[in-house]
Amino acid sequence: MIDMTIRSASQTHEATDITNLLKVLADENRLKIISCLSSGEKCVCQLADALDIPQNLISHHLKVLKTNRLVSDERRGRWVYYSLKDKRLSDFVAQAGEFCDCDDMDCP
Amino acid sequence: MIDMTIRSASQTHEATDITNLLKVLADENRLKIISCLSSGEKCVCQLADALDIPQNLISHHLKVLKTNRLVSDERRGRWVYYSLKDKRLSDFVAQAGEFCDCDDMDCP
DNA sequence: TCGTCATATCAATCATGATTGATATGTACC
DNA sequence: GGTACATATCAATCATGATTGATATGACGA
Repeated sequence: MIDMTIRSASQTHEATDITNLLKVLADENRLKIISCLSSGEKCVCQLADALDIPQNLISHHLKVLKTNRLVSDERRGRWVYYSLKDKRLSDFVAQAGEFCDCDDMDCP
Repeated sequence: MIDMTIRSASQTHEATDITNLLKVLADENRLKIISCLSSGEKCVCQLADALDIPQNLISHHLKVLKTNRLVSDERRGRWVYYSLKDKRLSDFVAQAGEFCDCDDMDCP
C-alpha cells in the first residue's frame, strides 16, 4: 500500500486527520462562526444574533469546533466567550477561495 | 444581516462557495486522489491500483473533483488521464495539517 | 465485426451529520 | 428561596452523500 502521509512545512499528518479537520470546516454555519470570531471573542448570544441562527444550533456547532480544538471558551458570569485558538484559521479558510470555481483562464 | 463575504488576497467569496469547496475536499478518498495526483497525471486504473479503491468509486470521486474544477482530464486511447488543475491544491491541503489536534502548547 | 480492456453511469443501500423543539443546567439578582 | 437570563443537552427528524454491484459506453486490436 501507498504511504498516505501528507507533508506540510513543519509536520506530517495522516490523510484521515486532515479529512476530519476539513469535515469540521465544511459547514456553512461553522464557517460563519469562524469568520465572526476572527474579529475577536464573542459569546453565544452575540453569535446567534449576528448570524441569525438559533442559540442551540450555535451551541452545537461551537461544541464541534471546541472538540476539534479550533476554538476555546471562557465563562464570565452568565456568558461564555468563544475565540479562535489560532487566528490563522480564518486566513486559511479565506485561502480556500483561491480554488473556487472560475479562478482559472479556461473557464467558460 | 451580516456580510458573510470572505476575503482572500485577491478575491472575495461567499461563505457558501468556500463551504462547497471544503465539502469536496473533506473526503478521505478524494484527498488520497489529490495527493496521488500531486506527483503528476494518472489514469483511473493507476489511481485505483495505487490507492486500492474500486474503479467505479475512483471514477465517481474524479467526477466530483472535475465538476468542481479541481482536476482536468484528457483521454489518450483507452485511458483517461487526470491531473490537478492547480498544483497549489496539494499544498493547501497539507497546510490544513497545521490546524489538526495537538498543534498547540496547551494540549494535554 | 467480435472480444477485451478502460472508464462511466445507474439504482440501491447505507452511514453520517445538520437541524429542530423541548428541556436541563448554571449564573445572577431580587 | 424564586425568577430571569445564558447556555448546553437530548431525542427525533431530515437531508446528504459515500459506497456497492451491475451494467453501459467507448476504444483498440484481431
